[in-house]
Amino acid sequence: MKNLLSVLKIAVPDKIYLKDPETSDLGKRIVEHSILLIHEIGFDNFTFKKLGLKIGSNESSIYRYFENKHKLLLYLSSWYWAWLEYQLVIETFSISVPKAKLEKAIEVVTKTIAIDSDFSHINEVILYKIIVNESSKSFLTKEVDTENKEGYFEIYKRLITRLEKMILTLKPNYLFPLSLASSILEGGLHQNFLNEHFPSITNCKDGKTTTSFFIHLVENTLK
Amino acid sequence: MKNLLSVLKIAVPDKIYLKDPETSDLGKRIVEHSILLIHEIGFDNFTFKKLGLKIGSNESSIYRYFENKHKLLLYLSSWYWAWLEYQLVIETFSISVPKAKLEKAIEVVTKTIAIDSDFSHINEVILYKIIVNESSKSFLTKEVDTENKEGYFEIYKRLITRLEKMILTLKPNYLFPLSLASSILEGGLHQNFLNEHFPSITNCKDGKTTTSFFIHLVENTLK
DNA sequence: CTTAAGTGATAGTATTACTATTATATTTGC
DNA sequence: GCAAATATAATAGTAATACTATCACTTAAG
Repeated sequence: MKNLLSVLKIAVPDKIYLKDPETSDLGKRIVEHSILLIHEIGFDNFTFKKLGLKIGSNESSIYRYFENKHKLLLYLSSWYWAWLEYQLVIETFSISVPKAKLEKAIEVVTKTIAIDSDFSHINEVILYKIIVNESSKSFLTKEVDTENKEGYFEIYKRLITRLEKMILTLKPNYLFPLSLASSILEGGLHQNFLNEHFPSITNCKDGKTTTSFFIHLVENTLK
Repeated sequence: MKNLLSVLKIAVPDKIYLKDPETSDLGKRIVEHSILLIHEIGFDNFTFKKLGLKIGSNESSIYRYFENKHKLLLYLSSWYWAWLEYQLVIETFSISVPKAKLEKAIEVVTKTIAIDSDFSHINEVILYKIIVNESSKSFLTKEVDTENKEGYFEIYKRLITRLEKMILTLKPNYLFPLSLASSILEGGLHQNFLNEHFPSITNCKDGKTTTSFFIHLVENTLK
């Protein structure tokens, strides 16, 4: 998997950025350190000025890559979803039994990312934490509908339809495959958020994983 | 229900505000119109200055009620959860059959609020839309842990433990009652968000309600 | 060797998110 | 009915944010 990724590039909708950060050293440093800085101080307190300071570069240079910090968050989110889609496809590709396939898929999309695959400048463990704590802000805006039309959420939606297909393969007459898929994806993030900040209202802790919660949930729902 | 609420007051943790907005005409106008203005321009674009302009009052006067707009959002969220808890208790109180009780509870917490109960200056239909579109921002912050310790999320957590109890009554040996409860509550909001902004990844539309999705999900999970 | 592209430095603007002060209006207690 | 306390309004001011614009410098490509 590592080897395969070294010849592939995670593709993010190109309207999200002004200049592709993958095409230069500065661009990569912007992405790499924005992840670290957002994790450190939170997205709300994050500014391009602070990032510039951190990477020893100028605020104005960062603006040449991303219009604003919201676009940067969209970039990071899209990158994560594309990366996750890749994991999903690879890990479920060879499984033909529908139930086992869906089970593996649930595992891939709900597990806590704890190991950095280390194939790029992007630290996936830290990025995952940003996704858990900040990614909702990428669509909880007044501009969500126009941005959706611009295609900024395509990868996320494609990931959900991939799950939908697996659900329908297992139970073709199920009425809510999309809702179940979106619940698994967002619900997985949310349970991991609760585990970190509100442990009193989740059972996904102490050996009982978010994955096992959702596998049990989905299997009974589709029985 | 209307009559009962006219003698009751929705209780919000008093650390959230500097001065209880319920105790004055200006306070009520702040709350009433903040809901309308946040709905109109979105929480991110909302400022106390704009609100002051809208209610013909001064920015500095609003600061005497709430430290900042984040605290105001916490207030609105808490108010909504308290209101919903009240609905939940009233509507399920007289039901003794565990399954029917839980079903009613799911209905109460997942349905789209479309009728303003009209017992106060607060428009619940618009407030519900704010909860769907903005409430996550009340806990997706770097300060969530300290604010949690301050008790700002007590009502929300209590609501979830109420659902948990109903789940456990129906199936005492179920391993994930809290996670299921929190998934119903947040998931319900999320499906209604998708219905509004990303209809291509939800089935909760065209007569198929969010409520029916969750009732089916929960009943099969607890079977 | 010239040009274009990328980056850095500096300056400037409008807005935000407040704080402080003072003035005025209203309510309440005696 | 008046003084005192309280609530609100008006104004000013500050530091930070979220940019935009301009110009200088470096480097890489033709």
